[in-house]
Amino acid sequence: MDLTEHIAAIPLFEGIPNNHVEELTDIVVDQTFQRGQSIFSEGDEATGFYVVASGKIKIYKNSPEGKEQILHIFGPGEAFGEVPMFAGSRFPANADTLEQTRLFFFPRAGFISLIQREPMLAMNMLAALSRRLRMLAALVDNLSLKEVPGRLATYILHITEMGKGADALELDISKGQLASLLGTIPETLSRILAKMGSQGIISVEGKKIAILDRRQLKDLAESGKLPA
Amino acid sequence: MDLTEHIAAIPLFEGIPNNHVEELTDIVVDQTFQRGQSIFSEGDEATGFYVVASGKIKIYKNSPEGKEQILHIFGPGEAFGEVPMFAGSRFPANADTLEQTRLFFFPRAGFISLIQREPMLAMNMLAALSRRLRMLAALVDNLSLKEVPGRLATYILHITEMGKGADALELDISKGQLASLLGTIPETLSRILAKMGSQGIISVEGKKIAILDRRQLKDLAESGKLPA
DNA sequence: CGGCGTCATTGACTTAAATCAAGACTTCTT
DNA sequence: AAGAAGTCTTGATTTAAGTCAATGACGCCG
Repeated sequence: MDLTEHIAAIPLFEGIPNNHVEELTDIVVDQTFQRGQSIFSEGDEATGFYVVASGKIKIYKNSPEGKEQILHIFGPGEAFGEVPMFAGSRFPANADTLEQTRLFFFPRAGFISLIQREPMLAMNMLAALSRRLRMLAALVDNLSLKEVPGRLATYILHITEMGKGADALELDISKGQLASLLGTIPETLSRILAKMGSQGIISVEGKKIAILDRRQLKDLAESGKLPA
Repeated sequence: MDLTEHIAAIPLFEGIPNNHVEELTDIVVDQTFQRGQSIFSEGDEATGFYVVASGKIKIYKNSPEGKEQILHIFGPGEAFGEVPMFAGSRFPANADTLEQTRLFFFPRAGFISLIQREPMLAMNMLAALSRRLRMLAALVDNLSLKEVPGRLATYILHITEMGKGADALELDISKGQLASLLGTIPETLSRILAKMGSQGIISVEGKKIAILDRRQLKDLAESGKLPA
């Protein structure tokens, strides 16, 4: 696939006329990163934003003591780092690759100029930011109002509901990263996976999780509590 | 002040030419609510979005057990409820008034039509959503990576830094609401205010809080921990 | 194929904060 | 001004989850 095609296929640019897609192609910078590299850090001055071409990146915050909270994990076709294009000028969080990752970088000036001439692009960007707000609101809800078992149940249901309601899933991130996404630590996650296993709600084998009792899982996700 | 003037003065509509402001005036619905009323609930179908003309509203989530987490409090000039205009169609959280409140409601169709013809409006909306994302990211950071004293310190500093670095502030919400904003409960907040008082960091008298030791407060906000 | 490094699990312990319960203080209302 | 309703504080107790520490499993590279 050539570059223009690849860019035209990005959801954020859906419905954009060809001449404008070509403008994007003219300004894009194509970059590849190894696993575990930093793309940007909280507080860095932003000069543009990114779209994942392939691979996976995490957006996260760190506490001084070293605990990490992942805000979001982005995969192919998803944009990140747009916030400082529209408000403030610095990134509000860190971004690291989780595996070898190819990124499209769009410099600010060219992009802002285009978004003002192309209403469809503005609408797509508004939709993207709105979805992001929904996700963050859900994360706050999980962190503040649910206990870890409830967060895990919510996560499992969310993943499997995307995948056509299947009863099995394979984690595409490490359990340590999952812990960080759920706002906890690996030890706690490990214990809870074990407990939910012994209660017959799920079965866990390495990165494979199978749902044995969807009803209980739903109860957990809603109530936020693991019954004794 | 007449309605058109009032609407033209809303930050979201800054820089919009007069004829377009008049379009907004034509579609706006002016509503007044008593204290404690619900504006919308999570899951409701959205038919438009709101701007606070006067008063104050809270956006919040509820757990089944009745605990509440406030995501945001909006005052005069601020917009809310825009997310379902651009992604999904239902509100992701609840909105209630905190006092008698006058709202401008903008129906979806008319607004979407205008935003596509007025790039300045699109840019302003992108900026508003981006700021919102920043706030929510900060909230996640607080909830997940800081203990309650650290969140409180962050809040106090944030409030006073807006107000020209003054060393005293008067809470404009109840302590119960503040607890909900900080992701805790009134009992815990009360204890922590008392402790910070006895440690000489702040002094508390009803709704008035004075900062006695800004350095310690900053340490707390950064470390997230209250030293024994 | 054997050893090294990352990642995951399990156990004993500590701790921040929630819960339950009672009382005190404010503030509106009539 | 008295009463009622809502709000705040304080105390005793419980609990979820974090910390510290050690061991176990796995995948990778030479």
